Amino acid sequence: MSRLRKKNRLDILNLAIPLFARLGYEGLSMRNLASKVGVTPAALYHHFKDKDELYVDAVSHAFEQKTADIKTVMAAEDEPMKRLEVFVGWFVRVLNKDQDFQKLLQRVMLDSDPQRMQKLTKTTFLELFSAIQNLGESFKSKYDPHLLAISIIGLVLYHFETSSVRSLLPGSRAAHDKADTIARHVTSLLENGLLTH
Amino acid sequence: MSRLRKKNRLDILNLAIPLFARLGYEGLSMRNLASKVGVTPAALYHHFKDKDELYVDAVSHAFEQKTADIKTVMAAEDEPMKRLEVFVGWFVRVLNKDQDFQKLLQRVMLDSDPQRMQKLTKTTFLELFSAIQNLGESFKSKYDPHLLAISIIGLVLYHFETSSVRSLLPGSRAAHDKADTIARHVTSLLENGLLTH
DNA sequence: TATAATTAACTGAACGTTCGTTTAGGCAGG
DNA sequence: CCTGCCTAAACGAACGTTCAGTTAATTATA
Repeated sequence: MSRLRKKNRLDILNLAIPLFARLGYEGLSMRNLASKVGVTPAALYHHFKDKDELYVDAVSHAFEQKTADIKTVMAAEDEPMKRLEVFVGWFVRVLNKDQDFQKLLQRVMLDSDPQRMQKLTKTTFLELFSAIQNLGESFKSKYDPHLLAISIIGLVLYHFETSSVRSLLPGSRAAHDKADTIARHVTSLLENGLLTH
Repeated sequence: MSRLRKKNRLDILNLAIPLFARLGYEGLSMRNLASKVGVTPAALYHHFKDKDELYVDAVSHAFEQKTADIKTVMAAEDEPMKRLEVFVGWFVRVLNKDQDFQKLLQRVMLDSDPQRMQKLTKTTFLELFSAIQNLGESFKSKYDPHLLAISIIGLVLYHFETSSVRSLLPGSRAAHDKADTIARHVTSLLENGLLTH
């Protein structure tokens, strides 16, 4: 962050996102963030009411940034399996490129404040989830659409949530961190299941 | 916690587990824990070197407590699909009964300290993971054993990781929180996939 | 066009509180 | 009398936040 230019809300948020992701809400202090931005702690309170507002805005901004394009891309395709491949491919690529975003998502799910959670769910998560649920329904399968949507998301996300532990477990190989490998595995497993006839 | 009996390590750990799960490492202070135990903060330092040791011991103890029986149960069955059903059923039931345990697992994955992570992985996670990986291999499918193990675990776990958000999303029903519903959904999806022939 | 008024962005210092941890000493049971 | 378990009190550091005042840029006025 340049010491010359004045900082605005967005500059602060873009610096706060990876820090909140790595350290968590309690783990990132206003002093630490301020020093990274290059200002005094008091300056943060000129842009945000309090730490809570800064956190919610950071998560919202990160999510909107990442999911801006996928919704229109998914709407374009109409063949169910093709749409699934497009979504899984996009999701895997996003998580693979930006580990901080994945960690932020994981932290939000652990948030102990129900009000914060409700706010973030309604304003930022709902739209994308509905699109995935709609994708699940298009398969006209026997599965409950809600549970199927969660399964699809979890199946992709969990490979990244465990990335730091996985490398210490048996059977781990370098290829498992590649986006293509994970995408192909997830797509194939979702498509065919374990009993490939 | 009785005020009469003397407290030992295990009493403290069993009180610390749900608190660490709900509040996180930074979120739970030694003073808060001490007051719940019914002792002075200094008393905790009689049983544990520092907060870090207390946390690691709490996670280890929680994990060993929960996974004590499943390993032998799984080894008894030999038909792959039956073993999968046994594992999924057990895992779903454990997570459903004890939400704190699930949250603790999730927090461990977010731990920013690599040394803590490594210690916990080798001493507590490795054995159960190997058993699941072995289960995946028994299907003699085309899938990579390591990736398949992660997929199976994630597919179950994610339904619980999202439980507090899920209820705010469309398509949510009360049945989705029942252990049987989730177990049946996951087993069936793993078995057959989306394209049920 | 020069100058005054207004505003946004920020600093330096401090507030009360809570944090992890240490130290010295007390007290009961073997 | 010793050892295990504990208390009371305090340490310095870090926490979120506030407040009075300063600087720099923008806008309005003459």
